[in-house]
Amino acid sequence: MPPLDLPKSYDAKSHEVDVYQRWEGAGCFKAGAGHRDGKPSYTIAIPPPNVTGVLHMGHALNNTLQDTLIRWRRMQGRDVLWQPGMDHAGIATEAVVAKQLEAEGKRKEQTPRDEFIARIWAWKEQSGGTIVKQLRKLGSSCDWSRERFTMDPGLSRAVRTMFKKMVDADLIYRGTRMVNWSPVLKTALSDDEVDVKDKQGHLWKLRYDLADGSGSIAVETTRPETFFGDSAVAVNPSDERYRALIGSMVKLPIIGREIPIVADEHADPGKGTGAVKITPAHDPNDYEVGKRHGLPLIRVIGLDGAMTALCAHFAGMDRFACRKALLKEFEASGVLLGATEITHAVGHSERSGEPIEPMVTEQWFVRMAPLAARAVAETRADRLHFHPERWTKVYEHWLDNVRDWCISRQIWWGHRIPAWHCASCAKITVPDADAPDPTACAHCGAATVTQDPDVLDTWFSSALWPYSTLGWPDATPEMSRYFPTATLVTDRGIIFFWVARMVMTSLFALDKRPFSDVYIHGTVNDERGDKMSKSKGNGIDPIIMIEGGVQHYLGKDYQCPGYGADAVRYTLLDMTTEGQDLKLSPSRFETGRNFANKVWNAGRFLLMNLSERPLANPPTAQDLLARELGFPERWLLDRLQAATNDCTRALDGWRFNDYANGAYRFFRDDLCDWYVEWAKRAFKSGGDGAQTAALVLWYAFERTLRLLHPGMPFITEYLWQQLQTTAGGQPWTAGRFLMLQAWPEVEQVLADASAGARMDELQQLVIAVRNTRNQQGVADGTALAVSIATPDAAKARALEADRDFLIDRGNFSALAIAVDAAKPAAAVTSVVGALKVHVSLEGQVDLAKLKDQLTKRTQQLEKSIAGKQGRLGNADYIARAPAAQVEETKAMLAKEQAEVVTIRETLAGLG
RNA sequence: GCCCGCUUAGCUCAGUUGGCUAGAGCACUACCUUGACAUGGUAGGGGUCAGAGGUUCGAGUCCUCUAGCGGGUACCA
Repeated sequence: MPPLDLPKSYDAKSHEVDVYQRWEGAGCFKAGAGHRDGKPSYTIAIPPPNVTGVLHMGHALNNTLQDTLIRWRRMQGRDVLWQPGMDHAGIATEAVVAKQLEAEGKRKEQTPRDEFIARIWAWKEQSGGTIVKQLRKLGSSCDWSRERFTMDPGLSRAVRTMFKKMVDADLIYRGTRMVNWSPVLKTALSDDEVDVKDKQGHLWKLRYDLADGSGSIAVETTRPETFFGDSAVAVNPSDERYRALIGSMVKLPIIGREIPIVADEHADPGKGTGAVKITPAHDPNDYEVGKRHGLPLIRVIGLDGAMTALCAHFAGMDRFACRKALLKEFEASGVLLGATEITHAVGHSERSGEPIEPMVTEQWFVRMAPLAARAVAETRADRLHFHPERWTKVYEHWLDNVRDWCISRQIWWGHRIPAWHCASCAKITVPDADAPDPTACAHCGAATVTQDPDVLDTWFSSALWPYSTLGWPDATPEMSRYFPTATLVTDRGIIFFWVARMVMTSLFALDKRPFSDVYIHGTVNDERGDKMSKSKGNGIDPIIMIEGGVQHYLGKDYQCPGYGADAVRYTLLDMTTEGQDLKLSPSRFETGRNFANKVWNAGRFLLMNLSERPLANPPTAQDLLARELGFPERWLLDRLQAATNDCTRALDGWRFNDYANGAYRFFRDDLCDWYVEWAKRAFKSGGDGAQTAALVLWYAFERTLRLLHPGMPFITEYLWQQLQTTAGGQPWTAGRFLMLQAWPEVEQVLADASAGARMDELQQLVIAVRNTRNQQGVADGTALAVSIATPDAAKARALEADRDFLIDRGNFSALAIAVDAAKPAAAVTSVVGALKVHVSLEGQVDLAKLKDQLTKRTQQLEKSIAGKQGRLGNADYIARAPAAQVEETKAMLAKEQAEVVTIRETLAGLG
């Protein structure tokens, strides 16, 4: 054995950085790298991570899937672009810098807007975008030269263009509406940024006295503090209890303001007391009631969540503190008639966590109905596909029910709304996207215009991502080459936020869908099934899994040795089944690490052996066929074709686990366990057989590396480069990379349909003898004499052809094959189909174990035989089942019956 | 309330259009440090496919209902 500088175990850390740099340095990630003539383009626009973000396991999964698709398509010769970039994450990023200011004892409100924005840019340049570096560690083959940021000048221009286009199409309007207000963030939010949670609360029953002193009416509310803003009490017009009261006035407690009792269908006689207080300024339903009855909007809670001056001595108090204090007072004064505990749904700000305050404010909106109609039409017309398909319904349901989208945010970091308000005529000027900022009103000409202070929702710019990154609104070469994109890979959480909005804007502005397929993967959970999150301490850091370190997980410290990116990727692929959620634990990544090590060692074996007998050139299918291939070689090459087909079909069908498994099973079960072991014999004997084995092994292993590459790019690239030294080449030759080699196609000339069944029988014979050896307590290394009794001479002759294979793989000291092969004196007989396998043993034979096994097998077979006999005895089965099916059952039955007969004979012989 | 998903070996999960004796990994048992690999090998043990009905020649797979778990969505009277 020549010295070899490959260590016994694969150490990912010593290769991954180097391999990545070589790829990037050689331009392998660039759009169009490896493109072969005539092949169409394949584009994925990355879901842009937040500039504030760090890589978590969900990103690792998301990007592993994208990279697997991208590398696979690139190897297929497609003109591939994986477009990377980040979004500016308006609220999150602003919060980061606001916190920094606080640490310095300053407040955002006291900082000039320009200065604040400058600070955010400085922060972004210095510490933003960590995640992009981390994506490289994962192996992501994005075209980094095309990295984009939503606040780039080009993308900002796209935003401005879209805004103007939508204003002109009457799809964007400004209006005073009830919106979701976050008192903590002090901005409006869209409906999608509200997290509705079930909360324990109380239904407080309040007594409102009639103004004329003739009695009172009871109302129930979960939010007594809003009573200051009540403008009416509503009752259902059909409600007999209150019919007489409609039109009379009640006098609010404490403040004494008088409000009418109105009739409105909104009041449900079955709910509460049937009479409901109406606070149009602080409740969406009440807002609608208020509009119907012309009730005044009385704002009693301010933008900061504190009670306004209209709230008597509660003015200035926080809304929740006010509730507490108010109830005390109500109780004392007899206004509070009772309380029931209830569970009710309360909207919370997704980002800051506090309960949303419905607030009537002036905001910008996108009119969704016309956009949504077109977006729905795409799936209905089968032009846009979700995988798994069930997400189509979720997408369509949202679009069918969507309300107008509030796009203005009262923050500073983002795209400032390109609209100017005129102080003279109060009209709004929205300039053309490429025009300079207006200095005069487009309506009255006055020079009294000021830009709207608000910025756009971050998702407004994200909605343009698939084309703004390619240069839209300009007709760039990239637009014509890579748009529409092909696939979007994301999770279910942003189907509404992002996927639907991209479809809407793209159809509106470009009359094209932005992508044809949307793959929705599962959510990454911890091993208990809970979603991973920082606050729960159950997150697993992909970078720690790749590079090693201490992982704090579920209250324990897990010492991770560093499994490498390939291991992390492979494990995630292996677990990705049809969009089901993943349950992960740190040790789960051993799956991938172990497999990577196995690949490494197979490569090591090949390199050791082939360095002794190098090939002149990488062998082709024709080179292999030119030689006299033995049966195991033909079988292996046939299996390779099947594996190639399986892997391709799996990726084609978005079945990532089938891809990972298909490659794994061929590699381990067929290539390593059977062929490599067989080839060792050939290598030992040398000569022509060794040369054939070398060719076959080189070919099969090299194809396997190609198949594995999209999932495990680093180790496969490294081994592939090393492999070149054994076929007349050098590693890292300019421009030669595995990642740009062709994805294997099925080579029909190497397929051999008969090989499978033949090998199957041989393997069973070998396993039967190994089993006997194990069962009888004979060491694996002990060669045993075997004789096989066949039912007829033809079978005996057929088996003779595989004598060498059987002897070698079964470790036989001798092999006799004959129709009447007799059982030697001290021997154990097992049964393979209609074959009896006599294994000679020295000394005691454990008959009990043998009998147990044979009896168990008989029972198994009898059950199966009875089932088949029942089926074949059924006239309906014969008449209705497909003929081929019936034939197969008959053949199977005959086989099983033959085996039972043979086992019975054997058992009888044991006495 | 409505919608969706899940329930298969001790654990985590596969099981394409209904059709061989229901599979894999981990864990477990026994044996093996043999010249690619103990991050390994060999051979095993382990499942009335959540429950009940139905369709069918045939159901883990299709339909209905029930139970449990998870997700989404609606509702702050």
